[in-house]
Amino acid sequence: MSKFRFFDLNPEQQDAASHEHGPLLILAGAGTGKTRTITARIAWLISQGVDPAKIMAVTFTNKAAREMKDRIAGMVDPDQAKAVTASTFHALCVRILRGDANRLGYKNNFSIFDEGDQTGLIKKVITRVCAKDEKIDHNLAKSLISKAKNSGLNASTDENSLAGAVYRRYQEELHSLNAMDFDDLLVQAVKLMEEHPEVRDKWRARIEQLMVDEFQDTNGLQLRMVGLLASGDPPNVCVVGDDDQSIYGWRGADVSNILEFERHFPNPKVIRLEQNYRSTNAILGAANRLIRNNPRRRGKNLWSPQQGGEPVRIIAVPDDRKEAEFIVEEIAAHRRSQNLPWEHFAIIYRMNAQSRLLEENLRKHKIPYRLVGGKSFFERREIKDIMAYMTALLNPSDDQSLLRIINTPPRGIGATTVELALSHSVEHRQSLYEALRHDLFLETCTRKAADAIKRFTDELEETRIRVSTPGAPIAEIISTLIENCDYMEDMKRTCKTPDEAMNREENVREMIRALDEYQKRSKDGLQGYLDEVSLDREREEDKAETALGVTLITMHAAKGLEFPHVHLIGVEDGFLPHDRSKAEGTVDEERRLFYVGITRAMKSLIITWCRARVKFGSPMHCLPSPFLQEIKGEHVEEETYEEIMSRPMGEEDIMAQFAKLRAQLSG
DNA sequence: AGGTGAGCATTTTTT
DNA sequence: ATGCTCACCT
Repeated sequence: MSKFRFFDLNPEQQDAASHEHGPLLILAGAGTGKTRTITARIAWLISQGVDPAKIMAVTFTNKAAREMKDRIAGMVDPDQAKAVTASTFHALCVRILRGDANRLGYKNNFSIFDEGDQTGLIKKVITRVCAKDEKIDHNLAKSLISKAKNSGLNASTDENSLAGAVYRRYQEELHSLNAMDFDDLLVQAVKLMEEHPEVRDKWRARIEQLMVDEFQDTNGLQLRMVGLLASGDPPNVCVVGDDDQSIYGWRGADVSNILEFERHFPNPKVIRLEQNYRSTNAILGAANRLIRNNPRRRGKNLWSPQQGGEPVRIIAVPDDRKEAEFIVEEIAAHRRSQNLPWEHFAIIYRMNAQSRLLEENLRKHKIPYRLVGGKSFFERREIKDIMAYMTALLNPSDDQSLLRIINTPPRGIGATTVELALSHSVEHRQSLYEALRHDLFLETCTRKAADAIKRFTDELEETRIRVSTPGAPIAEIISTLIENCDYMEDMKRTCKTPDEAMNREENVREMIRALDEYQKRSKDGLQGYLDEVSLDREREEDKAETALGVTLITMHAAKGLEFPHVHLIGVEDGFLPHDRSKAEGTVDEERRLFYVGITRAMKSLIITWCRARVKFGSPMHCLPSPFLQEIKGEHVEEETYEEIMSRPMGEEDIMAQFAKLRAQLSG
């Protein structure tokens, strides 16, 4: 290891990067160069002769996986970098399951149900299982099911309860559709490896060094998976995380995985990364003072050699409208006086709903902004349609996909016919598709309906054969399928504006184009492409890195990001420790959430709270978050809106006033 | 089918 | 205030 370049790592980072065998726990505080360290470790392992193809890095997001691969590519030989696997938990599970799901009674061509598909199926199950007067809320059922799955295979299904009945029925339905939801991918992959050690061993043999990023966000199943995949004795597993940034408990993440790492992987080497390369000491001081109020933590103190910096400001403002106005003007003045790009500013809040007032004010001032998150990008009808066509081709048992496309576009197979087919399929214990191909069924239909069905299924059959021919031009074939049924025309017909039609059409074309490119770079065909699309819903805001401006983002979504100048808004009691989390007893997690927010800031941090705000339509009195008491100390200033407004104006403020006037005149 | 209105709850969302 | 769901209507 003498000759290895350590890429400017500090001593602790070097220690972590050059650990060779056995469990390693890297406690990496915010901004301490975590990614740099693990990628350097990968480079180091390769330099020590570890086969890059036997290094596996598991992340939570595709973005993180891509970033890691990119960073590695900058450190080692390109071929070696390409051989390293960086994958999300879910994508890895799909790879495992595509090989051997048949051992669990699924077919290897199972469909992946996204949240929308899942909700649809749960709703259907509820109408079947529940009496009219005691319907269980489908959102509740969904979260119950998810919790049950994530907490482990043996979780009781509540034999007698209604929720238990819904769960069991839902699972049966999924199975008969040959489909898995996101949680199932984990459940089934773990089950597969636990019940079939030879499958586990096959994967273990391919993994000599296993790394897990954001370990504080793992749930029980993911922990088990790590245990199954790690090879060596003691296992060569390196996990990286920060217990203080565990903010996904409500989604099933279990902090005890990282807190009690030693229990799962005895005698690990534990390394703390505490030197922070991101923030001023003013900001770190506030963060440290806050987080030390949490019980049950490994304990860590972020420090930085750079001195104080701008004080952290806590500002009380009269109400949420004034808050939004104030912040936007503050940003405008700040960026004007120091000639900064808008991208240096972020406004971070607890709830998406809080973005609205900010957006209004930013628009009024003609300030560019990008809103991260929200739900608007998710469900694009046309994309789901095309995916349903592809899914139905690959997995004919998937009634849901088939139902989606059977009369989209309208092809003369109406609701009545579908109902008939469905009951026929239930009676004969077939899939819907089998029923449609069944002469016995076709005879019960009208001549017209039977013809329509025949045309439809024949086309699917033919396409399936063409697609499964090795080397076939898949994108072209799918494109033809869609052309032939006039999908586009029908889709455009149902659009309200020509603009919308254009947009959707472009989405479909993009989808086909992406399929074509996928085929060029991969041998996994249509199935592989569908998996990728299902598990990697590229969010537009990530893709469009060119459209920049002030960032509006929730604290959750901000984890892992950094901004020179940060505003944390709406830091009020009942809002930041959210009332709901107080009731649920998860205030610690709220404190960590605030900690995440604070540690996003590099140079300046301004925290505001409102004395009143409009809640549920009516104005309510508010108190400051109790967390604000905790961060007070050196380099933290408290002010009020009134004090700031009554201060004599400096030149900058005058300029800002002009800017405001100008904006008002033109807006 | 697809649109309209009453009724209702109202955090966060990597896959 | 607002957005979403479900039931009912055209």
